[in-house]
This record gives sequence, structure tokens and C-alpha cells, in this order.
Amino acid sequence: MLAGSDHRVTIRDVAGEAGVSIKTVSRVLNDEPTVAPRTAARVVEAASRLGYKPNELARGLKARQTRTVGLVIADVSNPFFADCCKAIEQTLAERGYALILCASGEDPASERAYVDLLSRRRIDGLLIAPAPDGGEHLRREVSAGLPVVAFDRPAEGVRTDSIVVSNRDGAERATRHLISHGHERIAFIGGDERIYTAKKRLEGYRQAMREAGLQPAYHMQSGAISSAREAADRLARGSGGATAFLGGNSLITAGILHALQNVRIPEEISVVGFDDFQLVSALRPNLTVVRQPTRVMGQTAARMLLQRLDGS
Amino acid sequence: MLAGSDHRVTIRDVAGEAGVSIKTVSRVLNDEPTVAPRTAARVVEAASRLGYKPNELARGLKARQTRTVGLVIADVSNPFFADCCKAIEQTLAERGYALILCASGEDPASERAYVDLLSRRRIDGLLIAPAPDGGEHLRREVSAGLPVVAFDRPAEGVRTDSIVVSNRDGAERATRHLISHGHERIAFIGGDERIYTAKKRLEGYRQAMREAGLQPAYHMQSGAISSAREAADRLARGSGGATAFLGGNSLITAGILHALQNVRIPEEISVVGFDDFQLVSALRPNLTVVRQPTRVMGQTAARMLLQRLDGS
DNA sequence: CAGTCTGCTGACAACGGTGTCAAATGCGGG
DNA sequence: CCCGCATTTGACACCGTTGTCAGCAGACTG
Repeated sequence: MLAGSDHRVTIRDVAGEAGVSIKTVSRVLNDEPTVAPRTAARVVEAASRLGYKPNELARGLKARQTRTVGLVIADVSNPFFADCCKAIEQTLAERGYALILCASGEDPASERAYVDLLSRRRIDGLLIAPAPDGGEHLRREVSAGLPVVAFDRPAEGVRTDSIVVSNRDGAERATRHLISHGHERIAFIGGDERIYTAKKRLEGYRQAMREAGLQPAYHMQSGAISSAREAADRLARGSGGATAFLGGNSLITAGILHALQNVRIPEEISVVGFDDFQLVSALRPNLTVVRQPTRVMGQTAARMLLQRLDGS
Repeated sequence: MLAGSDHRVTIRDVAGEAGVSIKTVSRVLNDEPTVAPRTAARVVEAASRLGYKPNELARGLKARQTRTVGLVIADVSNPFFADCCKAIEQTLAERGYALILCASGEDPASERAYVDLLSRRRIDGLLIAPAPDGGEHLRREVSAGLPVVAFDRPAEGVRTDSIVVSNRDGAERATRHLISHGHERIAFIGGDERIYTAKKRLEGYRQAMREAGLQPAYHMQSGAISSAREAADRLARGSGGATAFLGGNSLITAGILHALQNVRIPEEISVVGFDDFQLVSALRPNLTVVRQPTRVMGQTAARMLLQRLDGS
């Protein structure tokens, strides 16, 4: 209908079209009740005829809020984060908030750059799974008044709300589960030890092994599936090899399963993995998992933030 | 250092602190060469002392660009989209662009709402895997001058750049591959037929079967893993059951594998899946896949968009 | 009939930056 | 000593919206 005029329609155009002042258009668009019905109708009609869309930048500048939140995670292609991200995005979208996605790759410098970018864009709030070695950047934002909710891991050295499950306890229980099934040589393959969740899970594993008087055998690594596979290969080898594995996250568990592709699970070797997610459980329904409530976690984090933004 | 004053630092504050006009501060921050070195130094020092961050909303309002792009996909927790999303995010971040993530769930109404939200936020460009039954909303944006790049599927009834792989051809070849291995009862389980990729893959499958004089047996479905599993169960049953399966995407392939968990692959039944991704291939290294170049696809789409935004 | 009140509307400033233009400053040359 | 010119700086308008306040009818009150 409208030609591809390069000139974006503004409130002024609508005002002109409807023969009223811009303030009246503004009133109508914001449902202020003090406009005469006939006038309001004219304005609505003019706005839709011109295909008017309010400029949220201008609105945000004046109102000092953008209805936008930042999400900083390590990596979207990690199913755990993808699931969190999905839940968060949905929860925010229901309330009309937009989500700016940032993937830091567990790199503090990158995280810092992202936080800066978000801060300049004047996001209303921040959801973050903090990278290790947290620096000053989060503290600055928090003390500047930005609502921040940390999830999956707490933020080091900053007071923020946070949603964290008991990683230590989960690992401890999973290990005890294997012990109670008669295993004595239980290997743990976890993520980079500087990452909070990996560290806590290792603690839980060691605690359970110590209590049972067993010798821990673990490997912590930052790499992807393939390096977990190599580690599992190594730990399973020989007569003194592990009879059971505990995988520190879904990618690592996949690596372990890859290494054990010619081994019957759980008859020959048992595997317990962290991070339940649809694909792994579909592919290996007989795998025991320490389920992380990703959906609930994401939703809760988002709601907690919204609560502080909207008060609802 | 700075107390948590609720008042965000503005360019005016920096100007006051440095004893210059706001315009001079603006010049320094934008690296305009016409500022005396001593003055510039004073300004830089003042800005960093106050922790000044330019308000990108204000900048964007004046400059009519936000350095922000929208990404509309069906679902982040689908590994295919997650991988695309990762590549896109990285490519954009390198150039300082922010990404607003929107998950439409293949719902045209939701997609429309998202496009509207993005348009009001004055994104510079849009990356989209269009939902089926595309309406007017995309056409409107395109003709209003918004740079749009469609990926994974073309946008119906709108002229946009698009990055699409040959789905039909991939399915045809995969089917022929199975035929050449002696299979005659080959079943295809695909996604919702209204979705472009699913439709094309079905076409390819049928074409190959027809050419070989074989009877096609397929099931198209919009559900998740579990419904693919049920379909596979049904299609494999009985003496006339399928001896080979072609899975229309990674989630469906996972469902098929789940259904066949007690069957040796590929000795008893062969499976070929679309969408290679790290987890499936780690879990079932002996699975044949029609690999989608997700990383390249995402990167290419993002670059194509950047090209139109930056000209670089 | 004057005065007040209510309902509706618009002029203007402000949000925090950048573009335009003119003005102030410093300096060498006539 | 004054002029012209280059360098450096600032006043002001503007981007597109909303908040503040005042104005203008017309109705109601006394």
C-alpha cells in the first residue's frame, strides 16, 4: 500500500494526518483516558493508515527504560544453556521484554565487553551465568543500580540475586548411587575447574569417594566432546580401569558415551551424567542422569528479574 | 569507588568535570581530530573518573541506527537453530552489533508480534528463518527499507536475500544411498509439511523412491522427539516393516533412534539423519548424516546482512 | 450573570546525544 | 600594530517521544 518511502513515520506525521497536536496522539497511544472518543478514533485511524510504529528509542530515552534485558551465557550450542535461554526468552516475551543474547565463551574479557555493550544500551536488567574470575564490571553495574540475577553460578564478589542448584550435593548423591551399586572404581570427568559448577561437582564426587574410602580418579578439562572422549578412553583402559563414569555435563557425558560405544551400558560400565536434556535421554534412555531443572531455572531467574523491574 | 548514585552519568557531567562544552566531549569520544591534545586528555580523564558510558539510545535516535539486529528462529533448543544462532551471534559481536533473540515456535502470529517488536526498536537489520504461512509483516518491513536476510528457508511472497541449502537434493541423495545399499522398504519421518525444509525433503525422498519404483512410506509431524519415536515404532513393526529410516531433522532422528534402541544399527536397520550436530554424532558415530553446514550458514547470513548495513 | 469547575487540547521543555555554524584564540606576515 | 588564516571551541537546533502546565470551551453553581 504505502510506497517504500525511506522516511519513517513519526508521531508528527500522525498528528498532521489526524489534525491534532502530537501530544494528543501520544495520549491516545498510551491509552490516557482524557481524550474525546471522536478525536481518539481519528487518531487511531490515522496511525493505522500510515502504518505508524512508535520509536522505542525515543520512548526509552525519555522514560529511562528500554524494556530490554541482557542475557550473558557461555555458549548457546550447549544444550543446558540453550534450554535455559529458551525458558528465559519465553518468560520475557510474555511481558513484552526483548532479550539481547551474548555468548561469552567463559572468557572474562569477553564477558566484560558484553556487559559494557549492554550497559551502553541501557538494558533494564541483566541475567547472567558469570564466567570465572569475575572482575569489577559486574560490581560496577550492580552498584550503579542495575538489577542483576545470576543463574547456574553465583557471581563472585558481588551481591546479586542468584539461582543455583546444589551441584555439590547432586554429584555426591550420584557418586553414592554408583557406590551402592557395588562400584569401587568410579571416574569423574568434569569441566574446567575454575567454573563454579565444575568445582562444586568435583567436591561432591571427592566427598562421596572419601567417605566410602575409595580412591578418586578424575579429569577436569575445558575442551569439548572429543577431549572428554579421550579422557574416558584413558580412564577406562586396563584391568584397573573404571567400572563407572560420572559425567560433569551433557557434552562431557556425550564424550564418555562415545568412548564407550562398544561397551554395554550399564551391564559392563555404568554411566551417570549431569544435565538431563531431551536428546541424550532419547538416545540413551537407560542412562542415569542428575537432572538439572533447566526450564524451571530459566523461568525462575527471568521471573525474579521481572519482579524487580515491574514489581510483578 | 563511585557511590551508587541513581543518576546515570551523562555527557554533561563529563563536560562539567573537564571544564569544557558537551560538544567537545562528544568530539573526543568520537575521535574527531580537531581537539587540542591537552583538552582531549582532560576529557578522557574526566570520563573515566566518572565511569561515563555513552547512552546508545540517544546516539541511535540521532544517528538513526542502533547497531542492533533481530534474529527470529523457531526454537533455540533445537540444536540446528542453536548452532546457527551461535555462529550469527559471534559474527555480529565481532563488529559490535547486538542481537535480539526471538523464538517464534513456528507460529506466524508470534512471528508477526516479534517482527513488530523489533521494528519498534528500530533494529538495523533482520535475520529470520520464516515461519510457514508468512503474512504481510515481512513484506511491510522490506518495503519500508529494512534489510532482511532469510536463512534455512526462503520468505514466502517477499523478495529478500536468502541462504538456503538444497533440501530436496539432500533427501534425494540420502534416499538413493539407502537404495543402493539394497534397501527397498525405506521410511521417511519428517517435520510439519507446511515448513519449507520439511516439504522439500519429502519431495526429494518421494522422487528417489518413485525413480526406483519403490513404495514410499512416510509420516510428517510437528511434534517433538516422542511423537517421532511413536511413528518409527509403527513404521518398523511387522514383517513388512521398514529396513531403513530417513530422519527429517535432528530431533526426529533422535526419536527414531530411541524407538530402535534394541535394534543393531546399521546391521538390522539403517538410519540416515538430517542435521549433523555434535551430540548425535558423538553418541552414534556409525550414523550416516546429511550434514547441514550450520556454522557456515549462520556466518554467511550474518555477513550478508552486515554487508548491507556497513557496506563491509 | 459572574465565577468556578470539568473536560479536552496544545505549547513547550526535556531525555542525552550529534550536526551546523559561528566565534574565539593564537600566530605569522606586511 | 593590524590583518588574514588556521586551529580550537561552544551555542543552538534537532532526533522522536512524554511530562508539565496553561488555555479554552462549555456546563454548572450560587
